[in-house]
This record gives sequence, C-alpha cells and structure tokens, in this order.
Amino acid sequence: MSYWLVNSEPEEYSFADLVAEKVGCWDGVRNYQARNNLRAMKMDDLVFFYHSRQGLESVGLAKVVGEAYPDPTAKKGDWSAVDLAPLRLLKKPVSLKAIKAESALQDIALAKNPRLSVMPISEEAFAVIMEMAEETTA
DNA sequence: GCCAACGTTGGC
DNA sequence: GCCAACGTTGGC
Repeated sequence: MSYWLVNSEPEEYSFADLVAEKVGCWDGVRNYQARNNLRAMKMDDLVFFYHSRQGLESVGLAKVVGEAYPDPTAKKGDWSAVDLAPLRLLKKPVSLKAIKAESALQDIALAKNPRLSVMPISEEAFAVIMEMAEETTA
C-alpha cells in the first residue's frame, strides 16, 4: 500500500467535484515526474486531495480505483491517467502552512515543490497528516 | 497581481 | 551532452 497526494486548483476540479462524480478520472497531467507517480499507483492506495492556488489545504481523502491507463485527454505524447474515488472529507483541512510548520513533514514533496501535481507520501507522513486532519482539539 | 521556483526547450 | 533562456505554475 502506498500513499499519495494530488493537487488541483479547486475552481478547475475540486474534491466536491470528485464526490459528485463518485469516480473521477485524474487526467491532464503533463509532467513526467507526476506521470511516473501516477503509474506507480496501485489499486486501493490512499490519496490526499489538496487544493492549490485557492484554499491551499488538503481537504479530502480518496483512493485509487483504477490504475494508470493512457490519458484520454492527451492528443499526443505518452501520458497517463488514473481513476480516483472519494472516501471522505477530512474533519479538519490540513493547510500548507500547517504542513510546513510540522517538523515531521519538512521532507514531503509538497513543502519542497508544490508545483508537482502528483507526489508520493511516506507512510509516516501520511499518518502525521491524518492525525492533523482528525484531531478535534486545536 | 507580482515574484520566485521548476521544468522544458533550443543552441552550442 | 551541457548550459542558458523562456514559459508556466504556485505561493504570497
């Protein structure tokens, strides 16, 4: 089992959109690193859904329900897409600021390179973020 | 809206 | 194959 974080501008494709669709096709990735990460996703891997540009926070949890296949939106080139299904909203969104402020998360890709739209998250980091998202007391 | 960082492309 | 320039993206 692996863990991932994907980010999207909410005005383009938000977690709410994914919830509405039940199963969303994660396509349009045009970055080799991100693509390689997509291809490494396995069925049932867990994925944080992060809103970039607006919100700047991880708002929901999704899982992989379809492994990498050729991106239907790619006219040319060798690109991939995966299918994601929403699991649930996080009780408390985890902001980029909070992630950067958390010493245990200094090394995650989001803090270093927010431009990468699909990135792996270590099991430890996943657990830390989960804890931040679920704690009810500030 | 502006500035900075990263990735990609083109020239040498 | 390496280096520089340009364009795009994301955070503030």
